[in-house]
Amino acid sequence: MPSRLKDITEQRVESLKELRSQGIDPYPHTYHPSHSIKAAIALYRQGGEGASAAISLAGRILARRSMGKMSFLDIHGEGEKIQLCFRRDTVGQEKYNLLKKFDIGDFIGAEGTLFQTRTGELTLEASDFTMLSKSLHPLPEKWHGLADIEIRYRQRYLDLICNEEVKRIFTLRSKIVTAIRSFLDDREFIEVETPVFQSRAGGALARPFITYHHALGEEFYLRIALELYLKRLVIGGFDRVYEIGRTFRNEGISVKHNPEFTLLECYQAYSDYFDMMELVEGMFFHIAREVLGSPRITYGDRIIDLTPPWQRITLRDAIKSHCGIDFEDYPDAASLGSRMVAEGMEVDAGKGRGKLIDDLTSTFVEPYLTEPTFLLDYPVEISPLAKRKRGNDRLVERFEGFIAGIEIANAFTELNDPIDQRERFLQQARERVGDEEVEVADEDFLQAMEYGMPPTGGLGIGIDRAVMLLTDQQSIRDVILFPQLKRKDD
RNA sequence: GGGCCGUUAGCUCAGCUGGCAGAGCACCUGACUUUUAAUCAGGUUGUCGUGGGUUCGAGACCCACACGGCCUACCA
Repeated sequence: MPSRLKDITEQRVESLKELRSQGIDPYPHTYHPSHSIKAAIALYRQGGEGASAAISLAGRILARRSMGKMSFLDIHGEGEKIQLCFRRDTVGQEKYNLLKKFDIGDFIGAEGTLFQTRTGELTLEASDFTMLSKSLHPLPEKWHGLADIEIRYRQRYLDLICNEEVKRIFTLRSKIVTAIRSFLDDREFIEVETPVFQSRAGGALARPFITYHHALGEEFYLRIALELYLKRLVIGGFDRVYEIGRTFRNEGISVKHNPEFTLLECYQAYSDYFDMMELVEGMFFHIAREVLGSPRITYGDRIIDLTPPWQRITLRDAIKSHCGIDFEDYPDAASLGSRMVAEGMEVDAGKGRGKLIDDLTSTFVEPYLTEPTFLLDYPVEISPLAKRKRGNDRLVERFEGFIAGIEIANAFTELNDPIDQRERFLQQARERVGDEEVEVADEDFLQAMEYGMPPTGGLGIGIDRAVMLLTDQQSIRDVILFPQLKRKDD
């Protein structure tokens, strides 16, 4: 029994055959419109001779309204749309009949002149037209569009055809990344590319993906961070480097996590985490003004002003003010853990002091950091690559930046003491034996550091989350064109 | 990993207490030379996610599974 879909497809294949039998190629190799739709609109607005010149346009047919001896088609292209008008008396009977073979979804090229209808709609009256590509499937309905979230992600092209807003978000994403590059380029950072396949997955604490290289007969990890290779470059004399690259973490998928995501990391020699704070503030301010036209952004029901300087508060003070616990009063995991239990929290026995402090932060502090805020000075245990704080050996010079409760930056004064770095790796290994998510000693990296690394500030920004924030999206899947979904057999 | 919810025509969605599978859009035929969610008249369209079970009878009830969403857990 034929389904409606099959029926429609068969009809379209049929009209495709008919076109061919008339000597018309339904898939011509090229077509060069004289104007983009956008340019045509501008041309008409400009008035004068140009407005009445013969031009040609191309685009995908998204609607058709046939009135007998006259038909209107709406075509879309590059985010713009325009109406085409075909009159039997203008194009001729034969050509007008051919128009019946054009369906919604097809690409069409049309030549003619611009005019306004009596309701003021800018329209191209076609003197001739060409099939540019035949579509064999019906597009989703025009009014409600495509709403099925699964189809929107699995067949993103349909989402982009139907939902103007989606196209706008991804256009903004592109502009945001461009703005980041120009911001860093202006400050004389050099963009580099480092390996995705790595013998050790370092630079972060996360479970990596594993793959296998046949010719080398060796297993590799997909990188979970960019850090260790970028630092090698700072050691090599690139004083300002950055990379915007895909990283991979073999962890849960959620509204804030995709297994592959885009990370920006940049490193600046002869600077510290205070310099990085200024860099982060300046960067977000720059992006917002450049891309959104204002430093005031909307996220959910809040309006947030990104103008520097942002609020700065130490992690210790933040936790103290939000839940009354001063972690400096608890020198070890046992004492801090029992205090947390007394507060009614569930405390995992295996966790170290640093991890417990991290738990306090994410429970009591982070969700409330609506205004742009830097949290400063993290426990050394959970920051093996950051330099100890001046005047307090148990803390490191590290900050995380939050906007609307979302972590958007993580930075430190980079650890450049190779003896301390080796000790930190060993400490990690001792504390978390058997844990896959552990920073492993990277001898090659340690050796590089032993040659001497300048004092350096380093910064990481999750691009996807930054885009979520700047485009007011609540799910990371709505800022990643093809988010990870489970395979569906059909 | 756990909990809750969802899956019906190409798309958007109804479908009551278990009793013939529905609407709008799209598509097809006809009318219409300034329409624009065009309009008017007529028509076609189903693996009700998959597999079992209960029942005279299942889209609906039960069980399992798949995929998706949200929450939670995990997670720099």
